[in-house]
Amino acid sequence: MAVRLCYILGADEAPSSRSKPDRGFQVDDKLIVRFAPSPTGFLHLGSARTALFNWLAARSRGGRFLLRIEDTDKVRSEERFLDEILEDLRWLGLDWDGEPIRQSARFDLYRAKAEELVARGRAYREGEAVLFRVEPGRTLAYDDLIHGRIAVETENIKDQVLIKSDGSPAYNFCCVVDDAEQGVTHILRGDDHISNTPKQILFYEAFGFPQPHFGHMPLILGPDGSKLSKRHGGVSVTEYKAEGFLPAALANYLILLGWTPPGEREILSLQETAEIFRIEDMSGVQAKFDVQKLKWMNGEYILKLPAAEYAARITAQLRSDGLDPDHVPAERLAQAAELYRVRIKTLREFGPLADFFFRDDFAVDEEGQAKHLGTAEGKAALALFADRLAGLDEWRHDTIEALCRELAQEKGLKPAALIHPARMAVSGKTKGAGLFEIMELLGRETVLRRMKEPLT
RNA sequence: GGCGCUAUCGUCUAGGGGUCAGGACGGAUGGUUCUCAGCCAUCAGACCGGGGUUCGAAUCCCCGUAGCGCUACCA
Repeated sequence: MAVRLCYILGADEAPSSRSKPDRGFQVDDKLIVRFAPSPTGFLHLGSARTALFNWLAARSRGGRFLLRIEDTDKVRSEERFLDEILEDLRWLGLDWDGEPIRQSARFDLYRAKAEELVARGRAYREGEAVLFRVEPGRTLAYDDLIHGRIAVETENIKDQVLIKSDGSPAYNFCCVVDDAEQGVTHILRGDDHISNTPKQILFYEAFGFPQPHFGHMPLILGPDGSKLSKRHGGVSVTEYKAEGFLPAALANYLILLGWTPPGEREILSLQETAEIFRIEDMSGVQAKFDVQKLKWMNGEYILKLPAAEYAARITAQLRSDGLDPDHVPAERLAQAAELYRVRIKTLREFGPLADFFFRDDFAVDEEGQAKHLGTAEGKAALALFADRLAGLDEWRHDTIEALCRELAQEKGLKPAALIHPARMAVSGKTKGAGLFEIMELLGRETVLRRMKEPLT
């Protein structure tokens, strides 16, 4: 296994063990990291993770987190993608320092820098393009923050395009020019950039720019071990947002893919994580994306939400799913949502489970319908229960429950014999929240109406 | 093909010469209960393979194998 290098902490700090991770007091305002998205698509989960780790690196050390828009590809870059990416970053809870710079506005600079290298004989023209000359016979080595020492022979590196024939700069080149100008000290990015690093080091050398530290984090894989892609399900932050995942849960899960907190706790806020995060504790191993665990974690975050925020999020989700919750009194909707809090893993799951709270044409479980209301016993029990309910004085879950149990005892039935047909009639479901709470919320009128319907 | 990264339960991982190889998700079983979920209890489940080094290897070294990445005038 590669040796982990700890010198990035600064010369005066010895590599400490993770048993004493209290570095909250340390401030290293020299540390500058960046996230450099390309607005050619939505924010991918892998990119989101990269952004998260860069943010953590900065916020854990009092450094700066910059944004750079890599929109050199004019054909594929779109403004709507950029807006979406920035919105998703904010949604995840990330903030950045200063205004993002845009590479599309800096082509003159890149061309000038390339000319500089041509003038010094380090690069040459080939048509309209400018290429950097790579001399063979050297070993280019650097100490990766995550993988340890990585070395490549220059024999294996071709001359590098600096400026393309159409006048636009090549990725590796403007990346170096910008990182140097922005003063980036630590470059944390995906493993797919490992082989770009030696090429970029060549440019740092050619310009005499101080070389930043590099750290390459493994890519996120799909459940089958191949690169995470569409066929595995959602790959963009937007999709998980729409599914009803909470930003804090998604961020927490993504961070756990490649970094483990000391101790037993896995549920950590971004702020808590920033206090104990260290770059060199990141794993160098590719991780598979496991929706199961994400869902579990999302459930945990749903449980912790303050009541008002939970209700607001559920309502917003219903609205965006076209379930039209606004004709139901907010208070009642909030109470219904509470009944399902412990039963849902994503916000989106609430709608289908609880549709009977806000519409009469709710989905009906056919199998359950046949089982509980398709028999003479079921109907008889339902009629009995409905009849008795009509005369109940106070319509509360505890009075309804008392009535139900008394009635069952009186008739020599199990309470379940009354409960199941009733649940079916009232909600169309065989599972869900407790029947008595459901009835209280629905109100006597609705409950009785729905209970009588199967009897006609 | 060349170059590079990686390898502990199904999944995320802890550990890093002597551990009953620990935790979490998921799974299974039992309990609670009107169902489901939850909660409680319990269980199953791993050091990629082969050689070394060593009294002793999951741990160090070498060789394989596998997965992934790069090998663009994409980023």
